Amino acid sequence: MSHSGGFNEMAATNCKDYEFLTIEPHWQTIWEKTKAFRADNGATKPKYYILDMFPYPSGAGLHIGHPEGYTATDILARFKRARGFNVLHPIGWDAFGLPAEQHAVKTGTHPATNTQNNIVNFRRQIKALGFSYDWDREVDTTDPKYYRWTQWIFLQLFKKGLAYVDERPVWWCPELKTVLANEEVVDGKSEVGGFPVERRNLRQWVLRITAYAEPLIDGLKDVDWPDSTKRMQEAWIGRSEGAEVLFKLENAALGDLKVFTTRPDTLFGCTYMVIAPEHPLVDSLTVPEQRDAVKAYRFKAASKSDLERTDLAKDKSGVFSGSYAINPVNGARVPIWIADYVIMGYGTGAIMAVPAHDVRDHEFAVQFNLPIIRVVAANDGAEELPYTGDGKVVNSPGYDGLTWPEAKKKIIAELATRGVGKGTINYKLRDWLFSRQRYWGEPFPIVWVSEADYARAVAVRSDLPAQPVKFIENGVTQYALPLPDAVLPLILPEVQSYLPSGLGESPLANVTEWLEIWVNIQTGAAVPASQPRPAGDVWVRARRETNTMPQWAGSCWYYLRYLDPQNAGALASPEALKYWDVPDLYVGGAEHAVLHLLYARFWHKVLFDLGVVPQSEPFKKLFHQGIILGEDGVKMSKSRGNVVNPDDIISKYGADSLRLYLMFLGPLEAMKPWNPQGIEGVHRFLRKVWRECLNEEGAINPRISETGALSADTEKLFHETIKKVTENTEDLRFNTAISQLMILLNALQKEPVLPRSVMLDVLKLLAPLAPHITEELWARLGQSGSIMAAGWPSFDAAKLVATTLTIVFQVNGKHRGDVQVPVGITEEELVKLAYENPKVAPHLQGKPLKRSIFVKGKLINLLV
RNA sequence: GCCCGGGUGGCGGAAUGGUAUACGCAACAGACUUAAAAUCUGUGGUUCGUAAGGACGUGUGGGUUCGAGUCCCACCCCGGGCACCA
Repeated sequence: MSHSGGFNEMAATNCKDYEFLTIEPHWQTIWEKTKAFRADNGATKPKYYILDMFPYPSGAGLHIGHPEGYTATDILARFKRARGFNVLHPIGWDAFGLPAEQHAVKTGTHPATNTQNNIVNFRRQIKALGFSYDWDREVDTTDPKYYRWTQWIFLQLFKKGLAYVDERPVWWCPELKTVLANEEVVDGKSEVGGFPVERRNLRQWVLRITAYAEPLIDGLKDVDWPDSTKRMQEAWIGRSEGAEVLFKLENAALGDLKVFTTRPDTLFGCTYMVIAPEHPLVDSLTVPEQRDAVKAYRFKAASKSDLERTDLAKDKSGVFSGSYAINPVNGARVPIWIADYVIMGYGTGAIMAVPAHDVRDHEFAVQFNLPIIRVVAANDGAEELPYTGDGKVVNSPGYDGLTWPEAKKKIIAELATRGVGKGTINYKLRDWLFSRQRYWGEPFPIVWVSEADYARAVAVRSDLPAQPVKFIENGVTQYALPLPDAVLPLILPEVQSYLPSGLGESPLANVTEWLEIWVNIQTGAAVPASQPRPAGDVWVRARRETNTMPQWAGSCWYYLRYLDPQNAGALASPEALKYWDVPDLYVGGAEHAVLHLLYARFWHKVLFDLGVVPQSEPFKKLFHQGIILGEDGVKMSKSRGNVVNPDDIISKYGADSLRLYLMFLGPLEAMKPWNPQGIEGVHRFLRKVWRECLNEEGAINPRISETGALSADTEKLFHETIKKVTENTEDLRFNTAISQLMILLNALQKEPVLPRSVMLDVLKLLAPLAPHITEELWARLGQSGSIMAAGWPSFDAAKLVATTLTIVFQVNGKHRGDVQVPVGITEEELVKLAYENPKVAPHLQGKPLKRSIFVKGKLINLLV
């Protein structure tokens, strides 16, 4: 039995009216039964892969923002299918994460239970919208069959030396009893819950994303993304070119002070230096008489939270160390200050200050009365300082007269020759803090062993990193031993309590039987340490890693799993990776412009370098849908009570109306308010479509004819509509596609006879936007099979050419009238017509015609 | 402060440098109806004028152009991102 044969047996409903509550579930069931949206990995048709950002299945259910983006991609998926593509359009669940864990803490039920309930609800809501997902490819990041490969990718990063542990100050939230990433801290408070946070040192897993800073910038050149998003990623990576310069310290025993500067050309203007309060040389550079002042300043700086530090950003503070350094270009004696406007985490934690040409240095110099020397002259001779614009170098013997970029190049070369400096590139990008002290995340497939046991593992394992990852705890060095790929997935164990240990470790630290083990260093097999040690040298004592991975981990590679979701031997087969390639279009919110999209690109590039994936960038083309605001023009939120629930809209107007309205609201990328009355308009439009096809009894509209023809004007409009809807759909400009269809319907309504073929084409044009009603009407007009299999209408270019057109008369650029003329009319004839036109002629009376401008097919402008 | 995006009727918005306000909502008037709903028809920037018609109109002020919502310059306002990164 053929695929479409099965479909033919499926009948339409027998509704007399547009009863969407009957029609929509009816067709959804048929689609589901026939697996109408299955993507075929073996197809010979051209492929099209269209990807949504998969949702976090929250307890609140689908937010109206989800169906906005999802409707857009669904329309495109259906459009591409109609145009003959093998379309991959999948969905899944980004289901690990903090809210489920907090719910578990509150209720004591397993986060998996709550998560599964939420998924059931999300799935129901998404199906009610008629989205054409291939449900055989659904993924769930919390499924061990899925996170097995998340863990596997982590192991590849680990083996490549891209994962390490480090004790570092991290945000600690006493309320949540957990560590938060920088991006989860907003204005000194936790993003979730809004609780205060503080700094604390903890052992953390960190991914070396900085090793990929350069490729992550370079790759942006090759992708079709919104410019603003590219710029945001560039700014986040923050590449800056400059030089490291060594300043000899006056106290030669202390050696050199290394600074990073982007403007080595201004070295002659350096009048003081600044080191960060955390700089290792602070103590040795502080002279005895300054000791108390420096100590006090350091204490103050350390106790400031980042919030205070940025709040006080306007006021510069600092203290003199009492020591001096020697400027390598002119031997000048330069005082060294300590100030918190220099941060330890960037560059070398020390700067040369050039107050004449740096705004912050200038502010500081004015405040502390330090000298200011101009070394770049403004092109326009302006005297004002600080000056950061272009110009020629002055007061710099050997470089005067050069533009500053020239001087920069020359001075870097000179410093390098003398061995006191070199060109360098710095990035703002920090390594990625990759661990959380939480339960509801992927466990790390890592155990900690002693130095001696690790040495034994080195002898029998070939998959260990070149440099061991180790960590000193209570004076003992622990070594991170990866579990072999073969024992994955490492299943998240059951716990008694979902509360964090409260000491910075996750609830996993309380599961002793799981935590403390004998491990086989060769196979990764484990038995609880409470049991006797199995026989053989390969069994060693180990403690499991208790951190779990952040929510980003699962979302970093899900678009690859869709290609081959059941594969038990690889994250996806090489054939699937090659056939589907990367998504042709990725649609999601701009709030992921930096983090998710940067992290996923990083993993993809690592997988590319490992030969796992065949291309170096994961997302060729990216589009951000805008935010839908509440009726009141403010962002929707529960507390404001302006949230729109898709379920309510569907039960009142139907999914087709909701889809159409979401797309008709305005440009997809725009932020726009919800208008409850606006949906009436598109709903009326759908009812009008229904009435043009079927009469009140539900039988075919008697005006529909096999042989009749449209009037010439409507015929032309019909072909224009095909053209416009096709182009607009391709460009994701659905609002104008819909208005064009409305214009066509208004015209068809006035036609005495409706050719059947025209009505069928209209349904085809509308089908991606409103799939249920068009399936129903397609069947009711006597067509067999799904409208989705019926192809896409094409327009007749000859029909677009009018025989007469309207030419506008302008006199001196002002609109004065218009005239219907045949297509081939000449300029002379039009000028003549203008003088005869009762509306135009008065404006031409008594004034000689100086010139006329004729825009073919549009207008003629007469200058008098 | 820096980097983006945007300001068009009562509202959402449309407009390859060429008739500004398409399409939809809301409003008003009319038709159908015992009535209502539904549906259909029509009106609709401001201002002067009985009208025909004129003047002015896309945040503000300049400019380029035969012609500017659209291009250029300056400014104002709104939204987003970054924020002592040397």
